[in-house]
Amino acid sequence: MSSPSSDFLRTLAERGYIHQASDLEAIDAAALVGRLTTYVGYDCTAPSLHIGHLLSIMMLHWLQETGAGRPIVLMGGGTTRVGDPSGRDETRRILTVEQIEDNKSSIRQVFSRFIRFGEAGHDAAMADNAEWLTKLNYIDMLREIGRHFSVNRMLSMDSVRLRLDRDQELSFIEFNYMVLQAYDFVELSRRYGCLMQMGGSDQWGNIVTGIDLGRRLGTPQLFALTCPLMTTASGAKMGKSASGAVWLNADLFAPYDYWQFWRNTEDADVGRFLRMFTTLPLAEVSRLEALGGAEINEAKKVLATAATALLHGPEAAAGASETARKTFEQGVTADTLPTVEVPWGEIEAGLPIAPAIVRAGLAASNGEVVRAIAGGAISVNDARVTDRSRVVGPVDIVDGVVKLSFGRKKHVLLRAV
RNA sequence: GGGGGAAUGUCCCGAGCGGCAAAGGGGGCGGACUGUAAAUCCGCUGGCUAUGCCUUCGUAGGUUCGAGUCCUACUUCCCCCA
Repeated sequence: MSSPSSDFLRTLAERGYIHQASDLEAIDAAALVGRLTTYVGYDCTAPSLHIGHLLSIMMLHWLQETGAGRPIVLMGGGTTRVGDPSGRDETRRILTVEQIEDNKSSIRQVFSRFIRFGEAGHDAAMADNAEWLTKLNYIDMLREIGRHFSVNRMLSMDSVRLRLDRDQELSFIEFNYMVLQAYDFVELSRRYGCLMQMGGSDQWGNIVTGIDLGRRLGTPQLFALTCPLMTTASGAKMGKSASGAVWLNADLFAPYDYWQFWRNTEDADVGRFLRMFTTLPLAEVSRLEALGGAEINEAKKVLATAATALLHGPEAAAGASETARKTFEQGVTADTLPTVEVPWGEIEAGLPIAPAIVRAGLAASNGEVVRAIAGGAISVNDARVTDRSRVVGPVDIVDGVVKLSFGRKKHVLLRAV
């Protein structure tokens, strides 16, 4: 299509969120009149979402921000009990209902950072498909929904074919996932007048199946919009860091670490990430992106602070930024670094370096510390440790704390109490 | 139902004549170089109360001074025939 006339689609296009869409012109028209109620579903497989989910959350943010329609966050309390085979080449482990409920309540929190919930106008709504899926009766469901599904068609879906082609197990329960997700779309259309479903590119098949089911069950025409799968410029999947996934919940991944994650973006990704993961004006993004050589570091700091502010709030972002400035640019010990408390008695008696590092959460075992020392990775108060029998004692305490470092980027303060 | 093959370091892939804490990749981490980047080079990538001890090769037994390796049963997966 020619350039979109709605703010929503134009913003999404300019910022690089659009991978595939079912009918851009119709979507554009609905957005223009503010009727584009849209949902994104999130499964409750972990206690927190991670940055892989951020793109779709940002799309909901822009949907609301541009007045295109009402965002609906759908918690997969029901579908998680089944397990989505998309993008998986192994059967998902089946979670207990309790785990799912715990995860659900833990995941919910982050959304209010990005979208405004409430009852008015374009205020967002949160739904949970457990509400209707758990009430389905098998026979009724087969008669009313199942008859609209062609197994021939289902077998041709990417998520299924991948497993079949590789002769990998696909259990019947997983095979049903797309049916449930399709039904969700219809249900949300009926309950909220939802017109569109967004998600990652791997969701395309499931979304389109929902559109199809809607047509057969007489909903208004439904639409699909997907965002690209996030990778770094060097081709690696995004979302992994030193300590595993980059979680959105602060208790699993500290704001400081989150800031650092963005700060360490590859040069080639800076512009793209600024567009997708911050709300900075595009003119500003272009300017930052044009910075060359070492200057691009300024752009990375802006990216880190803006992205962190979106998720954890401006204060946490400023704090992380300041801690980083002190730690890296001044080499000063910032008291806002992650801190672990240790009884004074242990320090007084002398705490061997290996257990101290483990206690600080910087390594998983004494053996790892011993190897790290051999590799020159461990420092106490910025002085490299070369002797594995080094002991952290009272002489190391400066202003009540000892600064322990694993590599140049991971620092923890041990505070004597 | 019959026949054949496979399961290896809990991140993944993968080699492994009866002496194995187990080759080689990838990934990850660390060091050097830089700009807290990329690329490149180097090191590390079971645990411990550590010149030794313990736990690891699908599960359970067995043979052996000694088993990832041989035998038996079981589990799961793949292929061929019906």
